[in-house]
Amino acid sequence: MIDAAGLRVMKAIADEGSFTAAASSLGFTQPAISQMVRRLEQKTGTALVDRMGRQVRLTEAGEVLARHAVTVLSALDAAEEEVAAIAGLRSGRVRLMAFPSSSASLVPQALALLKRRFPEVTVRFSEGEPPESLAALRAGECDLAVAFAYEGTDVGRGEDLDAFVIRPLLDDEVRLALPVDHPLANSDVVDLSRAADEPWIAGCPRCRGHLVSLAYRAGFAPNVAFESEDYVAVLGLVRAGLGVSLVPDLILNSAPHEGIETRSLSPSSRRQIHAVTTEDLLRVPAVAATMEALEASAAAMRPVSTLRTP
Amino acid sequence: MIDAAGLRVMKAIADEGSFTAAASSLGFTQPAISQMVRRLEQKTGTALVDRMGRQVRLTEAGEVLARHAVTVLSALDAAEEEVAAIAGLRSGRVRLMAFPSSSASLVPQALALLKRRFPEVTVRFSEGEPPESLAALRAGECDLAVAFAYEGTDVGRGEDLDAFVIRPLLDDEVRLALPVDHPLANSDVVDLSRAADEPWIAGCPRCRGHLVSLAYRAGFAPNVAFESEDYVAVLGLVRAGLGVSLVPDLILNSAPHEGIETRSLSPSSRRQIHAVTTEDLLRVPAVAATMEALEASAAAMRPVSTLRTP
DNA sequence: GATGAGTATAAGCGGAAGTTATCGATGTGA
DNA sequence: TCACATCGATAACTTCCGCTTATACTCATC
Repeated sequence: MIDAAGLRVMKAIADEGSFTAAASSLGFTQPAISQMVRRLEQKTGTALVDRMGRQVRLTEAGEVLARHAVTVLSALDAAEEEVAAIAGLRSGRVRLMAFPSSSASLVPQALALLKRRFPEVTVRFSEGEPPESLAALRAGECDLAVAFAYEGTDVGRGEDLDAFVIRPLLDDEVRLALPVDHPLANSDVVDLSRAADEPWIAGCPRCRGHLVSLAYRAGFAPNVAFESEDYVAVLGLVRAGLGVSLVPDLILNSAPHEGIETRSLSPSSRRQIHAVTTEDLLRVPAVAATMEALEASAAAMRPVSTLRTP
Repeated sequence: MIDAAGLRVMKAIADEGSFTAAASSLGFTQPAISQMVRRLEQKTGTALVDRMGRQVRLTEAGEVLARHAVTVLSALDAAEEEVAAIAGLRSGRVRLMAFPSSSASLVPQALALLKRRFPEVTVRFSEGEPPESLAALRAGECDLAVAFAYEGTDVGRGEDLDAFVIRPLLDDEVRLALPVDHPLANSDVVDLSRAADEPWIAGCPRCRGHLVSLAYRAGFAPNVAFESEDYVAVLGLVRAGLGVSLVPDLILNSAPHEGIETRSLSPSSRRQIHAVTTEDLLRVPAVAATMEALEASAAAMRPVSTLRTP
């Protein structure tokens, strides 16, 4: 019923002492104030000002409104300022979810960049493989997901990707990891079928699926001797000579890999790393800034013009 | 910039979980909410809701607004309720100023009546002779004045009475007060000139002025032996035989006057008692109620059809 | 009594904000 | 799997609130 504008007017009258002064202090004309007060008076059902000749004075009810005006207006200001801080990147929180093997290099770099640019933006980071992270995004539990998709597949299987904004970040080569002394290590590019009889070490479920699919196309079914979600463990197993593995190049930039050789595959295989969010969330400045930081970090990491836009 | 309506909408969305539900809870249609949110978003410069498919969720900035909405809206409600209490006579304060000789009878009765009708209305009462009370009214220091004017004069001399609302309350006969054994006490009506040689006891300055003026018209200049603003003292002096006095009838209803006789004057003299306020203040319910209580008490006090409307 | 300062009122206008109608997208249930 | 129900977005229209301009009126002051 009664609104902030009315309170603002009453307060201006109380402060300035006349309708005319109140009007100019609010950037209105005098009749506007006159009408506003009249409207307020008939809404509240009592006189708010006492017009004694040419000087106006607030009545008790008028004083009440002027007094409450301070509370209401300052609460409004506080709300406005808080939102303005979020809009102006002087505040804000981003919930980021990334798959584990990105946490070591791409994400830390991006977050460092973001922190440098917008120190006040806080990021809550959690790890999650693409299916989980997209589900979290859909459920409103995170704002931005870093996910990957093997060449020829989609980021999320069975998800409607139309609802998401998907930005390519990196094009990550999948390489064959071998112990240093492995016989296959003597050629630069290894045909996958030559490793048909090797024991295999698989990564995460999707990575295992990718291996199986590649092997199928190369004409064999891989003998998966071990599997681990942790690429450090995978590389350890390879180093120990317990098998070979398919490892994204990005891993090798961050995990220690002495005692391990990697070779390009033929046919080559790649995975695309994407940042995923929604159209609305991209309009949240902190989310957009994080997205940009991810894109900038990715651009700095990859060799020039390696990225294939899907 | 941002107003209470916007906050109310954000809060409704937060509470109801959808635009449609928020709309019906606020009594609007769904497009109204849709547009409202869009306006808010372009005013604040950030996304406030995340439209994931057909479910909407608030963003951080949206949550901020919904959170502040509680503060702002409850402050607005508080203001409204406080004013409504004043308008509904469940609260309110009246500053009443009355001349001393009315304080004993008319005013107490009126205030008792007011208290009976509206127990929550508080009255701050102070005494003041007409010139002061009108000045206080003009200065905004009181809301309602009980003043008197001797027949043929105005309530305030030199004041512009147009600014005031003046309501007649009582028509008070001015009587001659004598010691019981005074020779003039043997006739019902006393011609003022017969008291020309008496020593006089005068009341307040205006009353003394009235005495002088009446005496002048009766052909003598009164010998004022004593004067006192306190009518109890005046009556005491009369009782002690130190002189005679002109005393309004109203006084005799409230002050003890054993040992004193009063007689009507010829030519008769009266004073009018009025309640004075401003047009605006009369629209303040508590002031109007006090005014009515005064009028009701006055009506109860006077003999039927004694009041002369000026 | 003229002037200046202040408020009230009338008339008019613009735009803000609501409504209806409709579309597109998204789950849901037969 | 297709139809249906639900929800949000959009467009077009309309209404009416609230501001401005213009003017009258009141009241102090010189």
